[in-house]
Amino acid sequence: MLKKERHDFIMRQINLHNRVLTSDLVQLLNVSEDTIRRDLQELVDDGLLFKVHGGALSKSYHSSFDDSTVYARDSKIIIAKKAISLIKDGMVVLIGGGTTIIEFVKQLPQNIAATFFTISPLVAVELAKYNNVEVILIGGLFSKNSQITYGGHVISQLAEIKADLCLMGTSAIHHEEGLTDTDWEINQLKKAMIACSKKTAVLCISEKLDITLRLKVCPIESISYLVTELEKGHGLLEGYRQKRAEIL
Amino acid sequence: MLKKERHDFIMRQINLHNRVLTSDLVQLLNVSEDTIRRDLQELVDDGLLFKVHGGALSKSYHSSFDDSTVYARDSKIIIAKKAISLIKDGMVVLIGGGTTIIEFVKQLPQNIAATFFTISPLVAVELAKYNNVEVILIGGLFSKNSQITYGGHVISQLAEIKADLCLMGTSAIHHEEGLTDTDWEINQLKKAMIACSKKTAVLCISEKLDITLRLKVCPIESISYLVTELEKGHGLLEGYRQKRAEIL
DNA sequence: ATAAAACACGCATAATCACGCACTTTACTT
DNA sequence: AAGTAAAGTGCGTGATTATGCGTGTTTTAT
Repeated sequence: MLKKERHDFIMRQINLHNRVLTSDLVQLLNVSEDTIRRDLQELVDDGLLFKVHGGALSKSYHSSFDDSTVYARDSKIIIAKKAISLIKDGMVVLIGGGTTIIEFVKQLPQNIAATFFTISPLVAVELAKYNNVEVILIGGLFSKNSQITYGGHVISQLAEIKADLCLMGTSAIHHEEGLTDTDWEINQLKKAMIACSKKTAVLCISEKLDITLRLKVCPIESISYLVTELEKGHGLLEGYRQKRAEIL
Repeated sequence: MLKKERHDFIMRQINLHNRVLTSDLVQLLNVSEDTIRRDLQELVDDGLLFKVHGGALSKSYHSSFDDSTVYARDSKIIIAKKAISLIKDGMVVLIGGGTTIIEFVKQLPQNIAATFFTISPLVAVELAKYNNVEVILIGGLFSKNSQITYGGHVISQLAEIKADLCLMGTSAIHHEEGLTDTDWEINQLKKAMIACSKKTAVLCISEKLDITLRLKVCPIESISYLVTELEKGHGLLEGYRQKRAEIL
């Protein structure tokens, strides 16, 4: 069989099943592994597919998300790195949505081993890239604005969960008023999330500190960890340092 | 034998088999390799075929190969446009995952008004862009491979739904064997999806026609609509036309 | 931590190719 | 009819390409 014919065959398989295994191709085409690897490499060079350990994936299936346009991305990465230390192997983690959280998920070490419950499809997709992670997506009505599931169905499912840790972003946090928000549904949701977790960590960039919005989610005492991009001793954190929450 | 005769012979072989090997032609025509190479080169110069190491391929074969990703996308867009007619305002639609389905969702008219249940986070995110659409994401274990939710929890939730229409892609469809798949969980899932919908539409590119995989999802009789990029009267659809399914 | 699988790299080999040259055939001129 | 230019063909030689194997490394799974 000619090389081009093999390439064609491989691309057909890719378009059909979105992925191919090197070992399968070796059998189907009756050539050595090296030849298949070389074929795959050439197709990669032509930009026709995406190579991974064990085979190759369709290009269209895996090129969907844009990294660059996230606001205050650097700060969020700093926050993410700090927050990683909160996750221990085997933990059951309940995790929210929002850009800060997504950045956190992207920064997780590749070998992380834990169970994640999430209400955010985007977080679920990111988490799925980790082999030792089990992802449970909590279903329900899907919010167009915040890209998370919400509503009674979500809350009743949350009630059945007992998580070791809850990670969430926030619109506002204040050292006296605690966590607040503007949206009634999200408010309810966050309450439920906090209620079903032993500990709660809030990840937020410093510009959301000392802001109060209309609806109260919980007092500052309900928060176990506060993670910002600031140094532990930064002045802005003074008011929070006196509370129970640990500051990272 | 004259040069012209050899050229004709070569072109006949090309049209017959889509390919020729230099070595075969040497034997068949009883001339030296050089002569064959020169012949092939002249045919290439005339734009009649495409030369590769070891022989030559038909021009059409090559063109259907090099832009295969674009080709597949075009097909999927054609499929999407056809399938849109199945959605009526106010319908409750159950929709699966996969690239064909995602392309379908992207093609929906902006003013579409319906309720969508889905097991695919990516589909949910796309659907959320339509103002008059209500999206319910069915939660459960999240599959790393297929980027959909699956497992018992999903299936039990599906059992509570009664949808007007179910839209799904497929890995394989055969006019005798019906819908088949390779993955046990996805198999179960699809069965459940079909069971809870009044009608089922299968969206698939023609390359997936007449393929049978290991696990049976349902007989062809369970499918209400078959949507491919082919014309209604295309020969490949003959076997399906005799079944109950309506072909779009 | 460990073993198995998948991988990358260099090398050897065989097939395929390109090019120059010589020889033959063809076709055209005188 | 003979001469001649042009085209066609085959062969030798060295270059290029394709492939498989061995070895050691990386990745993955347990």
